[in-house]
Amino acid sequence: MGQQSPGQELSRFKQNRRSEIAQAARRVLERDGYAHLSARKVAAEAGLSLGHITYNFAGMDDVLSEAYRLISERLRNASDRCLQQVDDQPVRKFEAFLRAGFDDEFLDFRHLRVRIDLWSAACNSEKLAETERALYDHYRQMLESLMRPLADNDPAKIAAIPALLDTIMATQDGLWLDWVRHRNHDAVENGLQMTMKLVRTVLLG
Amino acid sequence: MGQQSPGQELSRFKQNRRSEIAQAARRVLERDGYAHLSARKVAAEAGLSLGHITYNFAGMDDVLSEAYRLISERLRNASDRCLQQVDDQPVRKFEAFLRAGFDDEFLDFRHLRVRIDLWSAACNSEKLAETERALYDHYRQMLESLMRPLADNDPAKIAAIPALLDTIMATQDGLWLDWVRHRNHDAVENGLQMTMKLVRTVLLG
DNA sequence: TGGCTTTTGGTACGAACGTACCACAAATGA
DNA sequence: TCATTTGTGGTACGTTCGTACCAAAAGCCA
Repeated sequence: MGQQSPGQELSRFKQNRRSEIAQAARRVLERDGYAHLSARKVAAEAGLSLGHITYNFAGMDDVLSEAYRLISERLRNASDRCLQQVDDQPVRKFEAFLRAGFDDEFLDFRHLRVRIDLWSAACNSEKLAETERALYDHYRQMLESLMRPLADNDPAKIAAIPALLDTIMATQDGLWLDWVRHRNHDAVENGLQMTMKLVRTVLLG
Repeated sequence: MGQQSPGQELSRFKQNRRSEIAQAARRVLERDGYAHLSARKVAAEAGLSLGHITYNFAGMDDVLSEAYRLISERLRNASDRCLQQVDDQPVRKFEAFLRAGFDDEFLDFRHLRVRIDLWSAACNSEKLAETERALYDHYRQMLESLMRPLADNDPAKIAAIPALLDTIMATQDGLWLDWVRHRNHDAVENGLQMTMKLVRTVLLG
């Protein structure tokens, strides 16, 4: 199908196909879960033949890695959008961001299963683990940027931020997991309120 | 290989084989992870032929379910043992139990991977989800039994216990996950200290 | 012992898997 | 136009999977 000028055009063509396939893999992950993903299913979802996967990817590990990288990117973009909302009170902005991760868009079984599957898959692939850590780091940095104004330049409070972040990040993951487990909005609400109470105690107390 | 008196003896024989196979499946889950478990591997681990699995179990789902049930039982027994330690101060007893879940025995990649795999597998099997919820409920009830003396019969504090449990359970799961992610003992320690701070604020403040 | 039921070891089957491979189509540069 | 590269569709191979199936062994009771 034709030569391309070296590098640029070639990679654009290939990149398009790679992206189509990775997007299809993402949809399969969301619809059927990691356990039921297969090369044939991804190809069918993309409307392409099986050959495209071998042609554009080193293997299914490569496809999975790209798909999860793409999912992470989408989640990060969604977080970025939440960050742009304005509020005069920093603590309200912080809480709004915290709660954004638990609105109806994110509190969806199919989306959360993708995350949980990623936790599990990361145990068997250092590459996926790296992707998952990058997602964690990004979200944590956003939380930190919203938390820092709350410390009010008090060195003692600033010093407490890392420990607070360790805890809140853990609680967030746990609340997502718990929602899949119990589908109980009250538990999520309780967790968020307790998280805010902890933040206020440590940083505003 | 012989008749048994109906019911009792039969089930004891069968139960032994079932148990052997389930234990072998547990070892495979701990050594290789859910993704690399197969009927042949379990049979080899048990030192039995493939026929025993079909003879004693309805299918691999059945084996998995029994294996995870067994794992849950072991975890619960370990928790029960921690509960039996004595301390004059209820808050210290509570903290000791909280920390017991993060001592060197539990903070092990292979054991934690089993938990994470279970979270993932539970998304695809209501039976496994039920097993996982039962494990959650048991641990939660133990936490509650240790938390109740801290409320000191204050109705307001007692009313806050469920929300506190929702939060702490989530944080615990999140800290286990985070240890697999970062292998950072400091983060775990920070999470535990913040958890205790929250408990003290709500119940002892 | 003879006649059963239960247990065991092993094989075989059909399905699904990843992916290697190939013939052909399409596009491009000379 | 033609040679070459790149993209495409599809097939086929080798593996592994769960599990059905079966013959032989082993235990038990009459």
